[in-house]
Amino acid sequence: MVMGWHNWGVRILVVDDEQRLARSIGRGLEAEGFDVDVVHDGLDGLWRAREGSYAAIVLDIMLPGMNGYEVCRTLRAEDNWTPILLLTAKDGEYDEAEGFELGADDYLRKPFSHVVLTARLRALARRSSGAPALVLRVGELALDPGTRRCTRGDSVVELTPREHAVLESLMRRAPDVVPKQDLLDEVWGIDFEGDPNIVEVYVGYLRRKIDKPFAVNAVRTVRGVGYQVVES
Amino acid sequence: MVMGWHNWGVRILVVDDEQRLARSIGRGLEAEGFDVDVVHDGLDGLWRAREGSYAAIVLDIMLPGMNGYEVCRTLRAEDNWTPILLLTAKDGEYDEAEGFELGADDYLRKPFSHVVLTARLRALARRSSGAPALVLRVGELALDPGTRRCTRGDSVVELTPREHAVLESLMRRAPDVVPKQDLLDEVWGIDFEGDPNIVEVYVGYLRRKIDKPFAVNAVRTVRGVGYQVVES
DNA sequence: TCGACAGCTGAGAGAGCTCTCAGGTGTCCT
DNA sequence: AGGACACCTGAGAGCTCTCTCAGCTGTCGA
Repeated sequence: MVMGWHNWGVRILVVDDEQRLARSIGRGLEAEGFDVDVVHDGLDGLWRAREGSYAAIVLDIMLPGMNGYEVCRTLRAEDNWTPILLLTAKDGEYDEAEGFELGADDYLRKPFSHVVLTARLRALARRSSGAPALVLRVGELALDPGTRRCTRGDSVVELTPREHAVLESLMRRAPDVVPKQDLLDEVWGIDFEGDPNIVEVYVGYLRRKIDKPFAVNAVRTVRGVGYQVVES
Repeated sequence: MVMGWHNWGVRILVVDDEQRLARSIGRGLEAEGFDVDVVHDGLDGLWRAREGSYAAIVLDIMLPGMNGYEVCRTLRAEDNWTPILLLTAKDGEYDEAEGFELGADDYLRKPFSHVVLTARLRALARRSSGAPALVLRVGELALDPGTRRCTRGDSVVELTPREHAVLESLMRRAPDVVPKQDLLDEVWGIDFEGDPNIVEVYVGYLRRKIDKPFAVNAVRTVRGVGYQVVES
């Protein structure tokens, strides 16, 4: 499925005091093969970061103890250049521009999709570790999350960003069945409030593009659970 | 203007037999600070590539001598993993999916915008050299081509992809004046056939976002020539 | 001062993407 | 067999982005 790639031994620090979100991020990154440490307090985060062996840090702005800006500024002042991905609230209570000046490498506005977070984080972690890009493969299906390119056999399949995110979620876990709720969480974010039917709609779009033109179906429905991508 | 960044000594090989296009690519990459070698024949390209000191290779599919696929496949078979960016014609005479399987790291469909090419190429070259990402700065304006984020002073400015490309072209050459035709070539591609007035339209959009809300203008018109970004 | 031309901008068409909704289809259990 | 429920899908609304066009404004030179 995943070729020439491993994240084992790559450590990520997550600093976020929203328990549910932090757990969700942690679980997702562990599923990616990262070693994840989660702390809920700014000062804890700073101490951990100083230990120094993280490939990247996911840092919320709003934190008890010491806020994300200060953690970021302090680390940079100490000449610690571990890549930092800042999480900012959309209400703009804190100033997004500031993070830019403080030495954050990337930032993400809440609420964000899990797929986007891991994509950005992989890019950051790769930058510091120099590991090669990866291509997801399941049978004759191939998906390159970096260049956002998808092929089935000899055909190139054009995907919209949403379609790509859904397929990526499915392929990362193949051949496992991915529950519908997980897709919703990972692609639309844990606080999506629309019609969950959107998952079915997007699976439908995907099938039109990667199944309809071919003899064998790659996307299977597992009734009452979710979907899976199978070898074809 | 550009901080903590240099591409000097980073060599790029361009293999393309369309003279005009190859020259345009070469000029653009040299303006970026890359050392560029251009050859127009597949076999030449292969020999050059074997010399081995390139950070990345831009490789057209359609070539006299030996086509791009074969060059790519041969290099990989020889265990040469220099990052390759394939250029494919949009008419699909050659199969895009094939490049994927042959070990190309990225590919771009013609006609492409110069800004997109250099962005992808920088990503590839950085991957192999491990250099840090860069942020363009002119006065209080900052633009991160990697994360596509723009700020002026303390404000975050949301840009569409086209707007970003225009601003990036301007900022990369700041404080020089960028001729209107250069913007057209770099952002819309050398074979854009629409109304050149599009440049004025997009500069207008940019000004609405990065000048109107502020006291001092960052984008200046140089009548009869083009535009420039100045310190503000 | 006035004409010519460069540049500016508002209006709007067209395309693509996302999401909602409602009605249809299929499956499973009793 | 029939009902309940999961899933599928076509239609279409709303939005953003891109680009065209036409008319306006400002500038420069004669």
